[in-house]
Amino acid sequence: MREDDSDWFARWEEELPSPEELMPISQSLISPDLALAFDIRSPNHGNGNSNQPHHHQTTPPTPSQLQLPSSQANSSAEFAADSADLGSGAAGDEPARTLKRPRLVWTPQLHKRFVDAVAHLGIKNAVPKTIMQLMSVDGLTRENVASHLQKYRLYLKRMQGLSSGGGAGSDPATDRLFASSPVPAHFLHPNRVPSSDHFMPSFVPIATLQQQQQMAAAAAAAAAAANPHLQPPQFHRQIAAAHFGSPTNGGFSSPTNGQFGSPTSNGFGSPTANGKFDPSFLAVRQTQQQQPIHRMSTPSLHSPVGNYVEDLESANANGGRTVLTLFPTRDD
DNA sequence: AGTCTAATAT
DNA sequence: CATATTAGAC
Repeated sequence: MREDDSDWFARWEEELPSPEELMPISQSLISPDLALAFDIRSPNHGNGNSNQPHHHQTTPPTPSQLQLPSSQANSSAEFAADSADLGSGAAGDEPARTLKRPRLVWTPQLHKRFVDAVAHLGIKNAVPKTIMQLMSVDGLTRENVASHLQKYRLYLKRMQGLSSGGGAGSDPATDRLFASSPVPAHFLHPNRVPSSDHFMPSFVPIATLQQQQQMAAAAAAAAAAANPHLQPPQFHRQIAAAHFGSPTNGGFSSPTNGQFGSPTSNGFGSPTANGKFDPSFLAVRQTQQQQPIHRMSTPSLHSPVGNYVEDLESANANGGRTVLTLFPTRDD
């Protein structure tokens, strides 16, 4: 009896893994990208007993022991993601799916697109998801739109109150963005319904928003943005397209449209009437260089042509916070 | 179950 | 302050 006990104990003790062996295992419990996302540093930093098997060449690296090739040097490898598949969520095994995307900057152009989308959909259908689809801006997420829509509604409300009550002037920098694109009349008058959908602007299916920040690209883009007058707008496009478009092309082969046909099945609030808008103009996300087929929006409003080149640039706002922006070629 | 919106956090 | 994120309603 007792002998048996000591026996198993001896064996148990003998088979206990050494600390060095434990380390890699416990590390593997936390996937590298997860650790990255949580800003967890390797425990081997600053300890003399480094678990890193420097010269353990006796055994070939087993899959469980695979250590990242210096996953992050230490400084600027936060986003190693060069593949921008965020929205899709497919075709990307890179340890970059958990990373937080850079902050989106709503440029006048992007906002214009937003407004147009809302205008086309009508207030009723103008919900984040639909808007997002209509805008068909690559990399734009539903919450981006939702957040912006929230602010925009606030703005509209304020505008209504202002126009009717005759209040004081308000032009904080906040409103500049919204003021930059014309607010469709019916936005301010919920009563009136834009019975005529036909006067809607046509969309340019350019999807050029991307979500990664390559320093080189940013630098180049920034340089281009710095002197827009020197370079034709298309120049920007080329930069972005060349840098962002190509490498990640495999992600968007399947368009995400075509859900508008079914009136009731989609969960839109009103089962009575639906499908007012033409799916035909629904822009499909693609990252290809489309030739200049831009028509512009609003019918009789001024058409400040020339600024529809939407491009993306990542810049550092403050303290190394990286933001994603489509650069404005000009005010609208 | 998935989406929208209001509120709150960064 | 402009967005992001969360929480709760729908």
